[in-house]
Amino acid sequence: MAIFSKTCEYGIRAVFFIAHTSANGRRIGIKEIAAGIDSPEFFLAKILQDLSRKGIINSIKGPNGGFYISSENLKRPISDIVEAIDGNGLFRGCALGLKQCSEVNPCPLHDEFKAIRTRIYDMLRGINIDQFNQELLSGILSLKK
Amino acid sequence: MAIFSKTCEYGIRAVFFIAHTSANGRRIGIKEIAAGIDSPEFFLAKILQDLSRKGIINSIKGPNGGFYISSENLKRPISDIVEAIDGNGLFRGCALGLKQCSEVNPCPLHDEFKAIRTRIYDMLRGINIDQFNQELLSGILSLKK
DNA sequence: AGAATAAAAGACCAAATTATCTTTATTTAT
DNA sequence: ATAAATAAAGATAATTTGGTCTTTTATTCT
Ligand code: FES
Ligand code: FES
Repeated sequence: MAIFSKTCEYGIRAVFFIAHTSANGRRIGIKEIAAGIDSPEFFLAKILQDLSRKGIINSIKGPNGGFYISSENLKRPISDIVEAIDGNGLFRGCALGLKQCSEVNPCPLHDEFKAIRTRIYDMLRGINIDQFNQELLSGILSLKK
Repeated sequence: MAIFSKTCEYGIRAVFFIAHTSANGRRIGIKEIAAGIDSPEFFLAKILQDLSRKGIINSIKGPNGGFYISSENLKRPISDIVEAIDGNGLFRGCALGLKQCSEVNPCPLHDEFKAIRTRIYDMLRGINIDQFNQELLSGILSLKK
């Protein structure tokens, strides 16, 4: 098992991709994005529609339309994407699937997992969407293969 | 998304349960285990069959049969259970689903995720199956609800 | 106004995961 | 030997996730 769902993986990659290609106010179409992150085009379309509906990314239809990310949205942490897609199970849920993670009725992994969970959340909360534009443009970081 | 699959959640809980109930060499049947960890009986049966085939737990058929865990197996870390069920994706895979996590072609989350991944692995490697028998017996820790 | 462009929405389809039930094989006790 | 107990194995079903294709709506350009 991976830590994120496929949907979330594609979503985050696409958002990074849109951010770094649209840094100058440009918009980018679904085909280019899908090619740029090596994901199935129609599936990604669904994901971006959802993120768009939820206000995490922006889009306009028609010629010269496409996806982009507003300057306010560029400052959002990627935890917002994860929460929008995978929910908060990773941040709040019990590692062993108990209905409710709590100090009152903790599972054996509770103490240790709680610390890790917090660390994951802090990481995602501390990274924002346009933070890697430079490295992505220069090719130091990758979103495909 | 949770960090482990349902199969793995049930599997770990069952293994803890078998460990703490069979500390004195006793065996325990699938019905009792399923009730004890609040899981679907037939589904759990499949999971335990698999863990048994893989040598992580032990079982014998017939009257007074049931599942148990050998003293060598009791010392195994729960990372063994996770690897047997969910594979090593969580320990080795890329957070963003790149085919290969590597320093050569890292995704934007690589550095931070790598540290977290290692921490998860260390946690699972550092906890062994019979480590919580006392707390489970005394009710400080829970495997259900 | 009409054609072209691009995302949104909707209808499917496929595969994997989760779950249930039935039958078989093995062991024990009588 | 037979019956009872118990896990193993097999078959099937439901749900969720992942993926594809078609139609509709909004926008722009001519
Ligand atoms: S109760 Fe399991 S992680 Fe908190
Ligand atoms: S390349 Fe993505 S985590 Fe290593």
